[in-house]
Amino acid sequence: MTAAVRLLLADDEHLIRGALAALLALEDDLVVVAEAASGPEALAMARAHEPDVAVLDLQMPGADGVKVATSLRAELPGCQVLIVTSHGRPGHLKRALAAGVRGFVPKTVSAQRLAEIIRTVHAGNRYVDPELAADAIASGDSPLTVREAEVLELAADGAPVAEIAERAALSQGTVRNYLSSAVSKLGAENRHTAVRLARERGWV
Amino acid sequence: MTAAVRLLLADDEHLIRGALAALLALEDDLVVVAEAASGPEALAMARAHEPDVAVLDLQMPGADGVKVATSLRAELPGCQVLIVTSHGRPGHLKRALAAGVRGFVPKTVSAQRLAEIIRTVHAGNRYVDPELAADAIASGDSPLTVREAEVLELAADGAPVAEIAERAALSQGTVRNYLSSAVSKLGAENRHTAVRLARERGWV
DNA sequence: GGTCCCCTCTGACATTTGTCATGCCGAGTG
DNA sequence: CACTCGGCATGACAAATGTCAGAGGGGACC
Repeated sequence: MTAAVRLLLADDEHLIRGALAALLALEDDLVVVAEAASGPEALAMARAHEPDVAVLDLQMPGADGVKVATSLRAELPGCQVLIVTSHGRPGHLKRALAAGVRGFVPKTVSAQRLAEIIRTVHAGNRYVDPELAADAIASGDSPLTVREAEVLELAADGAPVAEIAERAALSQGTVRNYLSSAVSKLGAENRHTAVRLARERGWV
Repeated sequence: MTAAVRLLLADDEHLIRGALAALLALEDDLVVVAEAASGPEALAMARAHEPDVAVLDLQMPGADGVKVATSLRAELPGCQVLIVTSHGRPGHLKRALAAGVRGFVPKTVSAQRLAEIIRTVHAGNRYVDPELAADAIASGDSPLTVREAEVLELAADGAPVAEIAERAALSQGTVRNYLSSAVSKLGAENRHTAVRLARERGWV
């Protein structure tokens, strides 16, 4: 038999991380060599321990799973990345795949399944949860231009047009035009529902 | 030695729930007698198995932890409720305590600590995470009147005043007045940041 | 080179919000 | 009983936002 698969586990919830580590340790071909509670910590741990597979939570303090995955692919090409998440938005999946992530699963899977998927990913194959994949295909690509998305993001926390314009170094009129076109493209009634829709689809 | 503490575990994430069950099972004075993935299911399971302690996730499909706790206190007074959550907002803690919940902890605690806390709660004592408690005290009580909070909630998804007015059976002017006073009470710049602030503090 | 599409801007207009003053009613409190 | 406070409303005004037409510049693609 070959050597056990060396794992890095990153999740900011200690309870989850610990429990997961315990469960995966039951599989005798898997061994957890490092744990992390934040994005930067995950990177540091990966550099130090060079795991075969990194199991990353999508939402973590510091840097999210996708950002960590991007850095990881550059620094440790031999390390495959598997992302685990509670809220699987279509856009996240796309960004993750674009970043070279090999697996993407929701936290609703069982530990058994997760172990299998870790093996799949380690073998060099890819695995994406079928339901999330279906959502991603159904929701399609973002119809927003780069600037529209940018402005929409700045509008996300309820900032007035004047502030958005300043932060984006655009004129107020331009900002309103972008917002207007984004709103109509998304079929929303106003900028705020537009923000919500774009969020749900993972386009911002 | 007394009989083991019988537990109900409710969390919509299978991965977490399973892992948690496995870890708690390692403690020989704790036994998981039932698991649930949603609010209603948790209630049904509790009726069927009459656990000593119910460990509930705060955010679950169907009915959240606090709602389940309320029903549980009415139907099974002997069952103590412990709430576990990823996002500990001050208002949630208050509502939980008002609903008769005996324990409230973030998911950042270790399984060891959780086991201890389960014993504490089972013994009839209360336990609230110190940091969450501090937040709750610091953020104080909601300054909003019932109607202000109601209207603010209806405004939460970006609906225009006309729609809020219709749904609340109020005149548009009244809605705007409520929103205006809520915004000024919260020190926000507009209704949308007000919604965000109220959300963060758990007041909606 | 012509034709799109995106980026950027301006100006004007209608609509929606935010704010304020003011009034009436009912419940609770001194 | 008078007073206060919350709920509800109206009307009016100022400010922010949404919508539209138009216009110049720069890439990309055929």
